[in-house]
Amino acid sequence: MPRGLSLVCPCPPAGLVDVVGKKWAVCVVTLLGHHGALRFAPIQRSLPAVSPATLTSTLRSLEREHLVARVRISTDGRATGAYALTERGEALYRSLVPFASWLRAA
Amino acid sequence: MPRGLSLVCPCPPAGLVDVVGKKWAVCVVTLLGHHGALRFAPIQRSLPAVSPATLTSTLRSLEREHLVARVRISTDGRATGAYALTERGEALYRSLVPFASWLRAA
DNA sequence: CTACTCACTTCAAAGTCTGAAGTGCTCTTA
DNA sequence: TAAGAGCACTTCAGACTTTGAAGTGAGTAG
Repeated sequence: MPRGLSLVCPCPPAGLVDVVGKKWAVCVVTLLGHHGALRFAPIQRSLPAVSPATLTSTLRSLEREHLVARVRISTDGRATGAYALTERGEALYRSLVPFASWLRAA
Repeated sequence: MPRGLSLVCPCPPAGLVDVVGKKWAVCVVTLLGHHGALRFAPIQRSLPAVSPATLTSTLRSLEREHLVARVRISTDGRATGAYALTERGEALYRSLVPFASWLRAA
């Protein structure tokens, strides 16, 4: 390779590195992709090593990037809704499926 | 959904969360997958936002998990080698290809 | 010889994550 | 209807990670 030359950066745009770079973001998207809309508590139970503070912050980042949105679950009269993937989030989830299988298999 | 029940955890085993959870690990693996073996400096130039300290720490984690290894480049008599994906690292890279395209397209 | 690149290391400051605790609210069950 | 459980967080201190700038010693090109 010629010296001093820079390669193409394979990194996502600034806004996304900070979301996808979050330790649990990929897990949350995978979880919602598998199970559909979920409330806070079930997400928390499925990711035993995440603290509620971190989970809140992860969910807010994902909302800011329009990857997840809050939805109301019809079978439930609660004030706050559940979290579901948006269209954009679904696309991300589909791209993550092979990665998620590798992780589980590894 | 029944209350109080926990879902399957979609998370990788403990050792891997801490590697893949590193902010730049996925970028480094993608970069090495695209370009083959690379030295420290070109990797650093391709990931402009990473500091050398963080890059060193990321590479060490990836080595510890046997995802990258140091190799000697024949065209170069330097003491330290370049970094290349292992077999395991290649498998990870293949699983990351759709994710990487989504990130670039997003 | 001199200047440059390489592959790091060091340091302080900023940011992120953990783990435990606590808050106010909404259900369910007796 | 009152007690208790679960929900969706928030707060806090301490630990860990990343940044950004600077510096180091060894190798290489002119």
